[in-house]
Amino acid sequence: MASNDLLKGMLKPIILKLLFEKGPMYGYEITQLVKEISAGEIELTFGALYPILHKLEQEGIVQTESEVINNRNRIYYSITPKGNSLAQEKIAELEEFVKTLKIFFKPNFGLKFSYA
Amino acid sequence: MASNDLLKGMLKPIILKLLFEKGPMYGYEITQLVKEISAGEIELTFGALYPILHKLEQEGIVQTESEVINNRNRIYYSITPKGNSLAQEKIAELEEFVKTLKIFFKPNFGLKFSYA
DNA sequence: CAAATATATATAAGTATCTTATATATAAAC
DNA sequence: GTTTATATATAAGATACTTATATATATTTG
Repeated sequence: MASNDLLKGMLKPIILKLLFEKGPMYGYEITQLVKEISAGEIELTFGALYPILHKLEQEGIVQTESEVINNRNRIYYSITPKGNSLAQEKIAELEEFVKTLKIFFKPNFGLKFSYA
Repeated sequence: MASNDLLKGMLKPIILKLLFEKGPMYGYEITQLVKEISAGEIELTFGALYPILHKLEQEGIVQTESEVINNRNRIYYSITPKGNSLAQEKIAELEEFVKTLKIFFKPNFGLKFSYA
């Protein structure tokens, strides 16, 4: 599994990306999908997930809709119209950042001249 | 510039990667090279850099060699034989993590079936 | 049928990492 | 002569996670 430290700051944009692409999801579903997509590399714990979702809701970036399924409560989260542009921004930032990280693994760091 | 939150946990493996590829470097040099490689996207501040270097030294992963150049002190850091395998491990972890992150930007998250 | 596992949300205490601010000092550029 | 670049250092503060704990139902396994 990925070193936990590497996850810091990634979880929020990852969650926003999932909600953005797939529409309404509930918390447990999000953890499972992250695990599946990352082939077990990323484990999104509940202790991390719910505080993030609650904060996003407080900020008006996501909204909730409760539903009782099989006697269990589910809380679906979806991106609000207001939160849409901010979500896209965060997602773009993450994508850009991943591109930047990749440069560090290119020969000579993608630089034209050697500084060795 | 990249959102600061995204950097958390990345700085240590990035520093190790630079030392591993380029050999001995001094702190200021590291900050400049990170800025150049990332085209200004990643700014490694001194407040982050030096505590990381000092901790790596304490752990025996890097070693130092002082040199006075132009009346200014330079402290060169390099990976110790003992720290070599651990450095490679951390670097491989980061590279693997970047690959995992990329999956989140593939169509349907690289999954064969749609769960929408 | 009992126990374990899966489903589902929630919060609080603790850790670690980084940001920001501050300090010191020399050299070069304008 | 003032600003910018070079060079290292540390302390206070913010924050994002991890770990632990709590609650409750449904399903599977033995």
